[in-house]
Amino acid sequence: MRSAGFDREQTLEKITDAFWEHGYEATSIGVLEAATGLKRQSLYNAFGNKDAMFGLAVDHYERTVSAQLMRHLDNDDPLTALTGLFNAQADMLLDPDRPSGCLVAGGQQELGNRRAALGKRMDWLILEQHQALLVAFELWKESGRLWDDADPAMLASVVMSQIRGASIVARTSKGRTLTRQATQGITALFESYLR
Amino acid sequence: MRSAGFDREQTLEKITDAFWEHGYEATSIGVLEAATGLKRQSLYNAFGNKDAMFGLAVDHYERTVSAQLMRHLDNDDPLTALTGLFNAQADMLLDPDRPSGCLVAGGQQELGNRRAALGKRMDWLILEQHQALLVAFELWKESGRLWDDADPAMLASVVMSQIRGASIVARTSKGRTLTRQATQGITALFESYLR
DNA sequence: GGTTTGCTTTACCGATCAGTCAAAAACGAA
DNA sequence: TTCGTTTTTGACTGATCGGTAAAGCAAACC
Repeated sequence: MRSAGFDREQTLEKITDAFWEHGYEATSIGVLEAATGLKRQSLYNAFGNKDAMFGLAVDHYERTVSAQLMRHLDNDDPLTALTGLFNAQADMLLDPDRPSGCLVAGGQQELGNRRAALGKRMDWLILEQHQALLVAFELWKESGRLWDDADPAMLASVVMSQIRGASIVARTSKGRTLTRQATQGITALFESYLR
Repeated sequence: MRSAGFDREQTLEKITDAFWEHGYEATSIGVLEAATGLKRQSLYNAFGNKDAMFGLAVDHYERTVSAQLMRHLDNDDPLTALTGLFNAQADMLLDPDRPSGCLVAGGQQELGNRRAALGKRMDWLILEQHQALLVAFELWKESGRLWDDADPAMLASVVMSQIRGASIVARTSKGRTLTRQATQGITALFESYLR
């Protein structure tokens, strides 16, 4: 036996960042070689083919990024929770040490219509996020923190849509300004709705 | 002289639909040949190279799709205008006769970070939309239809973000349901904000 | 220390990409 | 009909794609 000359988790993070930054198609194996410092065969040995690498990147993203954001929903107060969620996402999107935008939003846009296997995986992740939002709004409604006629499904969908939109806007040239403004805006709207 | 054997505008629409459906990279010249029924040399003769074709597609999209949506902002009443805008976008996104999602949102995500020329063109289109929203909110504020402390820039940004988000959500597996719900949701939020 | 195991390196494969060239075919004008 | 021009057609180029095969080599075990 001979042990691998690299740290798997660390390499996976570099792969994730590469896909995150450039998307699926534009991230060739050559790009991954440059990003990780490994040769192609080492990548194939360790992670399988390109589809598998992307799948592992999505998993890694979900564990390290998405889960962190969704944790804000645990708060009892809906406005605190949502404000925390939106601000945390904006912080993440505008962090200069990370790729811009969102791996899943980009992947969904790029692969949703034509790569069945990869598309399904991201669909599943997105529906999971939506489900978490739905449950949160239902709990808030049960505990009397929402109006009686509030529709949790509707509110969960608008939050979901806003989160996706911010991911796209953040990649625009004026992304930094616009993303912050959008975060303030959606917060203000929910403030008036929940008051 | 010999006249071309195809209708330029009609061909441009097919090119636009192809880029709209599959994105930039995944739309090879071969795909465009199949979509238009023309051979590659005819395409190059008529429209230049692939980048130029994409640029023309974005222009065509802006003329036929984006402009139609933005027309809703002309209404004096902000809630009527925004409800009309969001519903019209949902109708468009869910029209089975059109490609799903949004050409510009997809292009921005795919090309924003790495194709300077094409990215700039879409940046410009997006900023133009943002500017139209900003002007609309400023006019509504001047005519006393918004609160005195309302921030037009903030409101324009959140609408922009919502529109982009809906474009992404519409490409998801549950897109039809979620997009409608998101439209209802953002409408409800603005209702309570403007009331 | 020799052997074996498996990671690493290098070279290569067929397919596909955007873009080009030159011959062939079709049209308009004479 | 004939000529000239432009479109159309099909073959081709060099580059790059994802993926693979077979060496080369370093480490662990006996």
